[in-house]
Amino acid sequence: MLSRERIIESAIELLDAGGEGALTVRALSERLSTGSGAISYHVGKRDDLLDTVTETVVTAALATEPARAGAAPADEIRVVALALFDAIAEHPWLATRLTLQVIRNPVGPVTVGIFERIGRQVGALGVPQARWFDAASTLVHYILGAVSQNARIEGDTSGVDPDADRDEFFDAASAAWQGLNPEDYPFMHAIVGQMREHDDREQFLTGIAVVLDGLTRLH
Amino acid sequence: MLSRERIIESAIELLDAGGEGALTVRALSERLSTGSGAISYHVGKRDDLLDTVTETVVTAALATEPARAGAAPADEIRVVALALFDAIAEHPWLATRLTLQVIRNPVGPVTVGIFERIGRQVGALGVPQARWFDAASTLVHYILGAVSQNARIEGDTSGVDPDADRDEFFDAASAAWQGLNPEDYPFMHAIVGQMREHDDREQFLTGIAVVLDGLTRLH
DNA sequence: ATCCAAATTGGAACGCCGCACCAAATATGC
DNA sequence: GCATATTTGGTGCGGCGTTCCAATTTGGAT
Repeated sequence: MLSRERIIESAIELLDAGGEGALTVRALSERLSTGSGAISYHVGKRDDLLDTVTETVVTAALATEPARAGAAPADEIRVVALALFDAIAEHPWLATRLTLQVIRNPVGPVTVGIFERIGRQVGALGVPQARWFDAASTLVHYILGAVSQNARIEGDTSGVDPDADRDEFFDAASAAWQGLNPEDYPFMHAIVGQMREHDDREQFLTGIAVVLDGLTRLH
Repeated sequence: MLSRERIIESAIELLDAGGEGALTVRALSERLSTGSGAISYHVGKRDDLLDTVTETVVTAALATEPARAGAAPADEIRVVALALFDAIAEHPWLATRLTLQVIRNPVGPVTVGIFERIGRQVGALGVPQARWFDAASTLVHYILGAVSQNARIEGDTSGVDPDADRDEFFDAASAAWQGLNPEDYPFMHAIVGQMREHDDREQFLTGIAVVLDGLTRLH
């Protein structure tokens, strides 16, 4: 029996395995041993399916339990932010799709869900009500920007240690930075060491702390 | 005479007119009255062309004169940020392509150019050197996140006032927010008024001020 | 149990697309 | 003026998303 849920599930598997290009109607048809007509009957066009799938993954990520009651608002914001960070680490194709969703559909559950969940905290953060929209926007802009830009693109990861992949990636990048002309790129040379040693997740948390710190001073 | 520059120029026109989907090898061929072979000879595959075009636009945006010598580092950062903001306003297809470029090619002129230009200022901002990479990353994450999420997607804008489009867009969005269940979405209801009155560009500058403020306190 | 309308299925056909390939045309160095 | 390299325009192939449709299955009313 075919169902919307089974199609979405398979679509996510295809996307995780091979990126956005790997999600084709034909690949889906074969995997579910059915025809293209049946698929479009349940989930509409390919682009609709991508939106649906994005919504499913983001909603699941946001469904993680909130920080314990009575926690600082900053903690709850960190919980949401890290949930999105991890979701994108697991599903790199979200990087572009999430931005697209926010741009095209500010009314959809994805945009609204993230905004509501984060926005609720800004009052407790000490931001005056007249600035709530600015504050929430700044947080969402930073969080989505950071998680998207931290996504790592898929190589052929069959049987390869993903950590080795990551190290190799950063080594290559820092080597290239090292090779830049120091006169034209003094800053890149100054930080190439930090680049090799840094931890994405930790840096992400630092960034959130910076934004939160700035927000408490918003008047 | 065909040339790399002419192809890039036409590609940008097609992208601006119809979004990423409108850039096809066939459309380019017809517009330049040539064949697909000649095009791929000069600019490689379609994906390469998109990267090249992104690089061209971003480089041009970054080539804007820096803030006057002796200006505060915050001013120079604002100049760069607004240049990117305007570039994306003029070329909405950059929203996803820019993220892609940063993810896939941390070594390319786009990523490095933005990073270097912004990074140089963080020292003068009072950030200790050990934190330069964190500080620059936070700024870049916020700036690219904000400009991407502020991009407006193309409708059929032939002969339509873009400002009317924008108002219509925000009216529709705020109307939809208004329609949400107030018990489930108290925050969205609280800010729907601010949403209607806000100015993207001003809000963007507020966000930058917030981040800069937080950065000066990084120790 | 029977029947019928609605829901669901699988696949064929169509018009796109990017790209590899190539023979002709043109430019370039000698 | 010739030989070589560059540049051009076009064709053909495989793959894609979508639409359409005939066949099948389902579910409720009788």
